[in-house]
Amino acid sequence: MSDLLTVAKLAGVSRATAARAFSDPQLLRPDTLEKVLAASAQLGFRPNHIARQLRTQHSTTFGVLLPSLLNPVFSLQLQAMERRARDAGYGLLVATSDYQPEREAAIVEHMLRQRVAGLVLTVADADNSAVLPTLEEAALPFVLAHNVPQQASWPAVCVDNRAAMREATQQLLTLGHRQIAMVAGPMLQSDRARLRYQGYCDALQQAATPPLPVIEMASHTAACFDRLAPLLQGATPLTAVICTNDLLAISLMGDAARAGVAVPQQLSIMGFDGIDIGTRLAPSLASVAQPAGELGHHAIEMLLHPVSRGLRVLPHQLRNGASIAAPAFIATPGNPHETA
Amino acid sequence: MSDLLTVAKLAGVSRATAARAFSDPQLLRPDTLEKVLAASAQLGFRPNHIARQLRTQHSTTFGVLLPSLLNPVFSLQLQAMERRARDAGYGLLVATSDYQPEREAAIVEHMLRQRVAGLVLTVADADNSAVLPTLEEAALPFVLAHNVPQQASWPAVCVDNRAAMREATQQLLTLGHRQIAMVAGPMLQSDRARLRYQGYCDALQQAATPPLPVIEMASHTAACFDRLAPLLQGATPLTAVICTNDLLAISLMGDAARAGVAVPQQLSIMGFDGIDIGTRLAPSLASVAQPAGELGHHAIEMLLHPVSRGLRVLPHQLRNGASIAAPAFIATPGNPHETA
DNA sequence: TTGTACGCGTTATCAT
DNA sequence: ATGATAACGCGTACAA
Repeated sequence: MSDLLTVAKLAGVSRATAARAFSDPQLLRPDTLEKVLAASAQLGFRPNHIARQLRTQHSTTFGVLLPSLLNPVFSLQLQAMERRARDAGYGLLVATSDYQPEREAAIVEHMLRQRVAGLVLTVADADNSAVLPTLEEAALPFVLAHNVPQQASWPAVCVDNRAAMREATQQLLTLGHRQIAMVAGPMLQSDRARLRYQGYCDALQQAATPPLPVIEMASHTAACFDRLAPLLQGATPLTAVICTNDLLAISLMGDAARAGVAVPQQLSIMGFDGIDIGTRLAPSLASVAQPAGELGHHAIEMLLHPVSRGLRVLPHQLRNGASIAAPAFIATPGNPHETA
Repeated sequence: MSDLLTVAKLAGVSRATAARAFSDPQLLRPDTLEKVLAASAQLGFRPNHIARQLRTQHSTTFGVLLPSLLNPVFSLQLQAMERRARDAGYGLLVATSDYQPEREAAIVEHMLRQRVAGLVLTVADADNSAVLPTLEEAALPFVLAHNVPQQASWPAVCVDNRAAMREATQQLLTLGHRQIAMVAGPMLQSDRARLRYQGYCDALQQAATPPLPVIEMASHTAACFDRLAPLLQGATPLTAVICTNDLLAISLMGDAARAGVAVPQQLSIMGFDGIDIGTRLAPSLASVAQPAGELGHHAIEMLLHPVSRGLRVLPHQLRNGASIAAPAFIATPGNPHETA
């Protein structure tokens, strides 16, 4: 690919003049500008952003480190980030870590060597992550997404996971449920998982109901109903579960139907994230909606405007759905919802 | 951030030696290598990939241009591409076009200026795309994903959309359906939409059944049941629909249930893509599964190994599901599947 | 094995 | 308004 010097020669000007045609066109006389543009068009010249970045010491690429793209929450967020970044003239270098710290470290190292202008990242555990101090040492501007740093005060954009899960659990309690379990994917050591379980416990303790241990699934994207089935039997059967993401909840709804367990009559199922598809199902999925697009938008915004960095907590929203109802077989005074 | 010269000084070697410690370590004596590494660690030095790229004229970043990330087919493909690329030491610059040619052009221009080493892209219509000749002129290696160029012979990896849709339609015909409609998102002018409709027509004509016009929805991610409801009435009601992607199908399943239309008894619904979540639903979604991960893997592979470029057609797979069954109210000789 | 010196394509400074 | 030139950080022929 041709360079500025070649363009300059063809246009009969100096390289500096040719350069100005792209970096500061209004500095040139209209006719010389046109000469340069004609020459560059003829040669198929395109400014080399790599050379520009080396010279100006300023990149127009942001890095993005996400755990996965299989959860629509992340892909929606990514799409929003890409739009916002592109509108500001930035591109996005994207990588996924699958929550593995080694991968997180390798990716961050790659981003640093690429000299990205900033990094939006979601790590397993913000308070025990090796990469955040690394980023700070390297003076690379970054914004945590979803993570909620408790100890350190890293810039972050998130929802109040604890309150969100508390409210969701309260909603189930209000419906009359007392045997409510929380279903989670792997990575219980993640900061969000901890906060959500705390929120779950908050609500139950407030209702003087003992919390149950987390039911941990092997996958983030699909639950295993066999883990749940035994708990639906016995003297105190589970009447409601709340999942830490919607994919788990949706797969449970399907499995329950296949197992002959009626949702919501026999088992109420609630999700977390509020992905779009949940609203399309029958029964529709009750969930805690996170503003994933907004979250992405804000993350990029915080990189673009350094002054705006800090902790930004976005509002979540309880989304009702037909996947939850009052428990059957249990007469709630004034609310007789028994089905059998 | 410090540079090689600083490292060299601290290590007591020349800048070239320091450089070799990173570009070609085995050229150095073990003790000098160690000296350099110690110095660079002390300074927090990281090789500048931008400078390296300018010098070597070789990038380790691939560009990726996708229509959207809201369809799991694309996000799964992207995740697979990222893994494969990273294993080879490459990063991914990701952008989405929403099928808009202007956005496609702007993104390609951006990628060219960034001097990416190659580009994986999905365009609206490969045979009428302005960007592909641009890429060829610029001599940027690229691979089309999903697109099926008919006229030109661009490198591409895809499934046989026409055959896939023909087989899916045939399956519905075999079940006894005669009133089968195809439901599509916007962008009917896309190459894949055309091919899939052709496949649909192929199957119907082979069965001496007149094809119906495409039912076009306003969104790629959710169908509008109101467009369908009228066609379920009358003398020749629709008994089956096949959607051009699973999200449309899933939303139709939910809407049908809410409208009191039994799936599959009154209406069989089939999808296309084979996204994972379809298998979790009740009823499970019958679909034509595309190997999205494999497709992404191959696309990167084709960029990494120029000799392997060309047209690569991946196998699709008919996935059965509980969302389709023999039509009710219609006696198929030897197959009396009536429910009423 | 290590050092010297040039150039990758651009922008910024200074001069004209 | 335009031109000459240095510098961004690095890889690599070539020399030692």
